[in-house]
Amino acid sequence: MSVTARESYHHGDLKTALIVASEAIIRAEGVEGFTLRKAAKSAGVSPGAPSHHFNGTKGLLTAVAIRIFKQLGAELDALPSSGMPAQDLRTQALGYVTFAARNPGLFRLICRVDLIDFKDADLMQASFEALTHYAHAAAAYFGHEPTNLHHRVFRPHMASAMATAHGLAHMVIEGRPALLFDTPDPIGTFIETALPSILLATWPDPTSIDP
Amino acid sequence: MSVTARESYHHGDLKTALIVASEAIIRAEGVEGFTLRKAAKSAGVSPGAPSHHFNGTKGLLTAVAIRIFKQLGAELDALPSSGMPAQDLRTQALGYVTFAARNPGLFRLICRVDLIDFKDADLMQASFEALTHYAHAAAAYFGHEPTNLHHRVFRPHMASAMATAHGLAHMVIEGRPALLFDTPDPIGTFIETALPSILLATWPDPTSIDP
DNA sequence: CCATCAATTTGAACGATGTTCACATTAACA
DNA sequence: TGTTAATGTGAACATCGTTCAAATTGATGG
Repeated sequence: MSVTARESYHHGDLKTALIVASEAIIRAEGVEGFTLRKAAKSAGVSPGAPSHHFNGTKGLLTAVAIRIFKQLGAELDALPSSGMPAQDLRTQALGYVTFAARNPGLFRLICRVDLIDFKDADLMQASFEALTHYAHAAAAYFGHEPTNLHHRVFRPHMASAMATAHGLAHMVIEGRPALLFDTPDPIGTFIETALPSILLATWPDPTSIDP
Repeated sequence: MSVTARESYHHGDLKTALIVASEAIIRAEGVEGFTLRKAAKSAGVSPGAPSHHFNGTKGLLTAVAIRIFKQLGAELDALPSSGMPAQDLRTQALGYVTFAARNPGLFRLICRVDLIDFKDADLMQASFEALTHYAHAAAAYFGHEPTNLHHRVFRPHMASAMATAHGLAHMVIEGRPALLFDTPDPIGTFIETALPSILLATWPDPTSIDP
């Protein structure tokens, strides 16, 4: 059950052990099932130990969130590029929503402003970098230069593009598909059948021009 | 401080008093600042009293959520209709996001599936009815018949339209505008200047047809 | 008018949580 | 090898949601 067994008094690398244990707990039981004491016990350590490595529960969860943003960014980066802007943007959005659907607890964590410290510099950078690929795909679709996407005026089309994926992701983890569909397997069929058609309706392929 | 003073042993209408007190607490301190004991104290009652009227904290918060959905629905219903589908849809979306921006705690509540009972029949109906006007506006924009919007296949365009507003609302209460803009008053300027242009870019007016 | 019953409310429990702190242990280093 | 700073312990503490026997009162029927 515990992440790391221990024979000596000191742990060795309790900091990362706590982060790993916390991610596992949130994966299994959701953010609402996470407690600092569970994480400590899972790392084989007393309840007071984490205080020496993190600034309270918020500090630990912030470190976990950084880890999750990097995972999300890696998944989006790994998605194939077809060279066709519309399809690439749809692929990015599909990846974003799929990540949320497959990791609802972790996605909820990175949206819980009350649980993590969004003023943390590392977290801000990780959250920006996670969306770099998505933002570039959106910029390509709308014919914008992809430079200076962050800390600048948020272009209307790109804000709209970000909102679509973010909104769909929240709708999925809030169970809205189950309310709007009559399927026995709401999330699965939503991701595989409904979502692609939604994305196609949102960002259709450019119509060919007759000569 | 307490919502209702009391001279007799029994309260009279503790059930609604608890709902009103809870809404006030969430307005002032957010969902994360809400505790059942605070609500009981605000209603001038002992910590164990709410159990006789609600099925635990989740039951009380579900009742509050129903109240909030009705407020949201009333605000969307009160928005003017211009007869121009594009503008009406933008107006509805602006109203939706504005409600979230002005009532972040309450909007967070109605999205917290872990805190409220989304299988509750009254809550489901309230959540549906709150979005009726928005759904009709989206249906008009996309040329759909507005019948049977609920419990049926969610049309791709309408799902997209719902996702945009929902995603923008979440982005606002998650503080994303503050990360993406350099304004001292992130939410205010976002709602008043950036958001309209985002919505216009999402659902532009139909282009006039030359004769 | 009164007695009985059911509905409410109390207040003290209980277990669990995050955090703190004096103390124990040990790794790192002079 | 001895000293120091880092790391972990375990017992506190306040607060939380929940439960339950006892207390109080409104309502009902004689």
